[in-house]
Amino acid sequence: MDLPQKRPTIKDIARESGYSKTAVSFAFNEPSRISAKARDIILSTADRLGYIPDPMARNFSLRRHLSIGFLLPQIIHYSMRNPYTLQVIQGIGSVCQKYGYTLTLIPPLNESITDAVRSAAVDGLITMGMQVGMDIVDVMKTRKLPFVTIDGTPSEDMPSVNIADEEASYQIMRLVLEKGHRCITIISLSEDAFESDEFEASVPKRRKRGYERALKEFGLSLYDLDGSVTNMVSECTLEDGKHAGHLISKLRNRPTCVMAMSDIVAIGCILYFKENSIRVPDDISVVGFDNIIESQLITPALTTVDQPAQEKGYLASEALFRMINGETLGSTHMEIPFTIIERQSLKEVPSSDEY
Amino acid sequence: MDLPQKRPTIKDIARESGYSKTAVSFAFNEPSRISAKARDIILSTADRLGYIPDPMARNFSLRRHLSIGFLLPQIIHYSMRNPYTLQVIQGIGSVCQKYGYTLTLIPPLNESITDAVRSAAVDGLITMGMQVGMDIVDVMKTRKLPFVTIDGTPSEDMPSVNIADEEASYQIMRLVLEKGHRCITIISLSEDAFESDEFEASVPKRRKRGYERALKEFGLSLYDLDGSVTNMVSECTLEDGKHAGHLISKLRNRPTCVMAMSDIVAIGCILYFKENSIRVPDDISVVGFDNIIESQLITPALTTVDQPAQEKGYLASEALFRMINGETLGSTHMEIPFTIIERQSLKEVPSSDEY
DNA sequence: CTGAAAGCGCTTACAG
DNA sequence: CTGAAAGCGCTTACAG
Repeated sequence: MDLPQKRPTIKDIARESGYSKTAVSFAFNEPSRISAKARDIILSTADRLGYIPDPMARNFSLRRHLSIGFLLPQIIHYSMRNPYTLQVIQGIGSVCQKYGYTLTLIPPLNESITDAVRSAAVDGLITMGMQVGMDIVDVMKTRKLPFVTIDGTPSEDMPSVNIADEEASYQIMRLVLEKGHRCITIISLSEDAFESDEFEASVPKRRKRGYERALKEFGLSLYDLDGSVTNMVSECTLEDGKHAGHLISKLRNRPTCVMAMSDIVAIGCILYFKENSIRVPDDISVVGFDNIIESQLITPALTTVDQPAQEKGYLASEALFRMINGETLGSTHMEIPFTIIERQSLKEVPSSDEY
Repeated sequence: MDLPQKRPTIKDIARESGYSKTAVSFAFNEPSRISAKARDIILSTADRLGYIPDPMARNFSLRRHLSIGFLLPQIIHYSMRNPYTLQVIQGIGSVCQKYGYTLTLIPPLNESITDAVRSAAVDGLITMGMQVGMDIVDVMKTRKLPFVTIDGTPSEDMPSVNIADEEASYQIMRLVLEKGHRCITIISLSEDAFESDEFEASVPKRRKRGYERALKEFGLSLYDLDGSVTNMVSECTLEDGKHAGHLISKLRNRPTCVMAMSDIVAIGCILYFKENSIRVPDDISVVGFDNIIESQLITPALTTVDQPAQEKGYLASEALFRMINGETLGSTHMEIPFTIIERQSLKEVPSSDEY
């Protein structure tokens, strides 16, 4: 009956049904434009031959992809283990579903993010940590591909979604200092694939400014040489958090508080400390950033900054869809509120001021 | 200089550079086939006009998408909150990255999974919980779209990746019974979008058979009327787990052990119990299934079945890529080992046999 | 090394 | 209501 060859095309259905390609196309997309009889014959012919219109050809003809892309900030393996990123994706995904779009996760292509963007088959992109002046920005502009960046540099020609990172960091650092801590280790986010030293407004840098401001009010500095404030960097994974915990436990001048820029890292630290009989918060306090769900699961529950990751994804993709539909954005820079969440992992200590 | 109109096409570069479209195409894809001079002129013209070859047109011409799809088993919002699913996606994603493919997350299209599959712009699909005889299977076959299913029905013409669900369930249930528990509440997975009563080999059903076998050995049954074994169903979310915990706490004949088919649900229960001063495992034991990372974070740590979710995604997508490349699969049905993980959430109780 | 032309499988303005 | 034909932007077998 039907040869197991290749998929039938619109041409086959036209020939077999006795109608034109135009009619076949209408039967599937605008049935009202042809007679009921034509529709029936065409549809049953299609059914008989196993014809399903080729989505690629259709999209190509219609000049659209019906998909938006999410540029993974790290290799896919890391990105998918980062609950914060996952929450962002969740927000984006909900919006995609609402508009009948798919969500394409785009990993760097043979190490190259730029190449990945050049060949991304999507109608728009959500990126994380995008800075003005990066190569990818040029590629997106050249391709006239609409995009929105989350946790990137607010800039006129680059729609972005952020919290007030500097202020949030200032507040959490103040909280720690008010609890009496004077010996603190900061675990910074590694500047990810998108970032480099030349960009002044990256999230880690903005946060450091917030820390610095709070520290200064207490007569301390990020760059103290007496070792009361130490700096570390870590990947955004549980494993790296544990590793950081290990390094901290070996510090000659062990801090009374660890301040991580990411909850998952903070949790890794707590896990390491617990496994090595360092009591949290009695021996050492730990605070995080993000307020991922796991922050409530861990004992002691984590003191952290709540930033609505899902909401970020939500806002960013709603804005992106507006751009895709040719609408103009009300405000190109969207800022979402954050909240300081006090739980049990941060403890008051006798301030060294009191000695 | 360059009008802010629309994107230049290969035709524009050909005209502007004085070469043919063929030459332009070669300049980008097979530079060795044209002279160095031609290449330079063409590439610099492209650069000047801001030309980046249209990925859609290229893919269309090459009859490929360079993307594989993951059919979300639940609405995107739920799927992305299910750590087990996320681990599967992670495994798939790593393989995609390795082959230079993107990963398209496909939510049901206006409620219809079938429509979503009809129009999915991908070279192959990974599905979860696919059963023989489902509509989607027909669509995929009609489209001649290669696919692999995870946690579906092992079947000749449907490559699948599974653990031995029945045996795993048998073992974990036996463990619970050996610890003396005789009053047990089972929280089953809801049969998701893909499944329905007509399919006998779904994962929840296979697991129930395992439970039943173990129970029978202890003179009990899934369908006991004396209420010693009760059944519940829940969505695979933390919230639903909490809700289940609530319902269980209200049971007139409160069980000594809760057996959830998913860790996230088990953790939800534990959270609810803790919040309501029901001690785990002293007042009630809880066991899960999956061994997600969170199972180690929660206190008490969860006794559960370890199934390598990432490995499932990994195997499934490696098989899919083989199919996409026209290779034949060694074995169409892949089974991965599981492990019973004993932690603190399951406690020994005096068996009612001893009364 | 180079280019004219056919082809990928649809959509749709246009004419009948 | 119906269909011939142009067009979407590439690739590539073929001839020169």
